[in-house]
Amino acid sequence: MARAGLTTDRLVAAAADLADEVGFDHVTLSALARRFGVKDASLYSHVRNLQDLRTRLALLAGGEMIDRIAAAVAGRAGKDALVAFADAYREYALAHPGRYAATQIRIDQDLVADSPALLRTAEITYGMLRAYDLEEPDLTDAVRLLRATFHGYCALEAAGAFGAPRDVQASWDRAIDALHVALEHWPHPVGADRHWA
Amino acid sequence: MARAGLTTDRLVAAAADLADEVGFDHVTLSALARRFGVKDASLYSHVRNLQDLRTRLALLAGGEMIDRIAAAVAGRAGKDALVAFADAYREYALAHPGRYAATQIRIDQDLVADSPALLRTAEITYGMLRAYDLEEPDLTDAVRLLRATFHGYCALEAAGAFGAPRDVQASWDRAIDALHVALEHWPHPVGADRHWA
DNA sequence: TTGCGGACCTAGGGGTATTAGGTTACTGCC
DNA sequence: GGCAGTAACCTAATACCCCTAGGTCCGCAA
Repeated sequence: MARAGLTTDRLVAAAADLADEVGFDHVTLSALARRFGVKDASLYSHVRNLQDLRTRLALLAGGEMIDRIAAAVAGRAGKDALVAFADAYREYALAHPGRYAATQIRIDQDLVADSPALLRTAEITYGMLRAYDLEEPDLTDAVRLLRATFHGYCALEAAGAFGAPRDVQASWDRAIDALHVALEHWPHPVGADRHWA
Repeated sequence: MARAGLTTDRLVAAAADLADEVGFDHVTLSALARRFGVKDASLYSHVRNLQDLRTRLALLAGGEMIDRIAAAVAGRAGKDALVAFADAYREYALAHPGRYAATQIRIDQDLVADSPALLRTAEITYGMLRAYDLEEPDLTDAVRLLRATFHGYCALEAAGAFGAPRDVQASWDRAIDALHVALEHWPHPVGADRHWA
């Protein structure tokens, strides 16, 4: 009987494609097995269980995404870098909705520590902000704001939540402009121990 | 045999509680039936199917949420209103994670049109922005930015994505400050037909 | 050539969604 | 108070899905 030639990597890659086609939470071991012409139970030799598959898919997608972002940001600084980062982020999220959804799942902290992708993401994000000359904790606050906005925007757009006729790409460009403004005029906390001459 | 006294409303309310307890996508007809001491099939007299239940839950949660936000924003304007809106939004999302998740599902457009909650949300959101003196399409762009940031922030926070030791509440306050700044210095599109003296 | 690891299978148990077709409790009307 | 109709709830059955236990047999290496 001809073997399907399953490996963990092929399984995860196929799961990623499946996710983009039918949505992350319709990625099922049965569907994956069907795709390989194999019984469900056969997958358990290569993947511990469904959660394991999802975790691997998340790590794959996270790595792919940060690679694209890194390439886009390379050699840029300031607003250029911000725009490149944001556009690469959104492009990936829209082109690969299933993979992108995978990156949003909660992952076991032990596995996260092993993954270099997360570290790279932090590096690149903080690097992109260097030009704005922020210091901690403002830096962390700014990173959180950017992550939240990027993610929220892509999630809402992918969910079809932007119904108004206004072009979404144009809105997005303006949102990034606005974030750039916010970063340049980063507010000082009210009641902070800053004294003006 | 004593009847459980099911109604659509009681079912949806119980589903909402269940969602907050176990997460929106663990809300199952079986679990709901168990909670009422009833067989799964019995629920189909009150709810068309799982999707119908989810949709009703989403509309319930959306209504609850905008009520809280409206109460918080009432009588405020400018930055005060922005902060009240944002805080009420986040408070609801964190206090009712399952209900909040329900508000993010894609809903049949026909049902959306029937729901007054969505209309009210738009009203209140645009009202809150009145003080910033924006005109279309800037207004729509600003609304999208705010929605995206609020949602992204709450989604990431609820998912435990903010690992840094920095206090999340403080970060949130600064993010709202930053959005206020962005709204006050709303950027004009590059290459726009504005001429400076 | 033979032995062994691993790729894949059969069988089966448990959970969930959904439909079809009962039965029985309640409600209103005479 | 009896009765009919409505609707609340049930049993039974199908179809997926996740996962475990325990084979079988292919292909590579000694």
